[in-house]
Amino acid sequence: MKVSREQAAQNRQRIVEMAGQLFRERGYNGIGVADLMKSAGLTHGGFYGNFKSKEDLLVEACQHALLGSKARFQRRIEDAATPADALDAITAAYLSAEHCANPGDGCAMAMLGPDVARLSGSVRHAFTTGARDQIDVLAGLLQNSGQGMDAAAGRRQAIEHTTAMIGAVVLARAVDDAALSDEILQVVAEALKAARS
Amino acid sequence: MKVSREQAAQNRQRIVEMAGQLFRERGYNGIGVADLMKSAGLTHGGFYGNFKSKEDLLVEACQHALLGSKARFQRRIEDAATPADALDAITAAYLSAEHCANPGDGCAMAMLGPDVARLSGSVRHAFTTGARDQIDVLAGLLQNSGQGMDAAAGRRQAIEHTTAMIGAVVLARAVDDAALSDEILQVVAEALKAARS
DNA sequence: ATTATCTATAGATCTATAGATAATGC
DNA sequence: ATTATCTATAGATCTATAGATAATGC
Repeated sequence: MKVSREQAAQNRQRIVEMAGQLFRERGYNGIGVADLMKSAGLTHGGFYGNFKSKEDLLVEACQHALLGSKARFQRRIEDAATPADALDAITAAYLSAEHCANPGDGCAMAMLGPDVARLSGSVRHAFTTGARDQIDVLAGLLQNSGQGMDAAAGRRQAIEHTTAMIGAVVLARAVDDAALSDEILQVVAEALKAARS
Repeated sequence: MKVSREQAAQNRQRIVEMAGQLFRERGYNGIGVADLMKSAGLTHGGFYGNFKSKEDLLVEACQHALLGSKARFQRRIEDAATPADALDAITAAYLSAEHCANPGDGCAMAMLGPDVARLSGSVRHAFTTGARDQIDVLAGLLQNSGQGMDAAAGRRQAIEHTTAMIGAVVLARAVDDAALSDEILQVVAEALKAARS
């Protein structure tokens, strides 16, 4: 039952994408290798020809998920008329009920942060690179959207912006009251808008 | 090998406390019932006389951990000369490297938020009560520390404050670069101080 | 011949339960 | 007699590996 080189590469990629989704949805310890492979349409045993270990897959899944988030940020930047509009669009999407309801396709930092914090160097390194990238993207936007903001201030605001969004989504998702969730998302969205005017 | 009623109650309490620590350190799926009971100095089988299920224990562990955080907040309020001083003390402690390094004794929202978001109603309900409590405490402090802030503004700032702190600690813990972690904690601490002056 | 995937399994761990044991509390 | 805890185990699931299989790519 062998497949072509190209098909095999596609299978590997599908494993990484499925892992990115399932790890975010169920947590690193919430989904096993066998179920993961089944979700990708493959059998359990095939996994170890592609990855050294489950943790190795998490490294690639984090990279892929965080690159996906970055790409989405950049798409919104291209679609916006001004840096300020891009910031609004990015913030609104992040702090939306839709984002909260779809963790498998959402920000890996908000869903896997605590899992990653417990794991080894390589996972945390991939995660750190992704976090740095997103902070840099936001810093550039903030610097070009504010009135005469220097690079250091842009970076500071980017860190504030990133952490506020992560904290808001973490809390809004954990809470069992939709009104409180909405309030959290809305309050933080308005605070971030006010912070740069 | 039976023990007294009092000893049994103490044993139960020790299970809850140990669970609060170990769930925060390793995640809900990162520690099993057998290991947990062993850490409490008891055997595996004894667990189900005390709790209906592992998830039921998480409910109590969350309640206990969040009440502990609230109590620590209130101790700092009593120790401070002014509400503004209390806020500074609470924020500095939350956004400290020491808090990041000791998740087992730290904020349950920052460590268990994503785990709780995936779980059932009763866990999320306990978590929500704890979150609401902490927001209320901070709202009271903010209202009494600012210049003529009304209740609604105090609540808004309390939500901003809470989410910023959670996001900062989640990100600072996940990142593998100590300099970046420190920068995140410091930037958010300064932003929160600036926000109310 | 190489190799991507398969089946099958080892060995560890998971939650939960059943039934035995022995000290407390009536 | 009650009950807190114990030992032992069921049955499911976990990560990882070994060896077979069959289609690709030389």
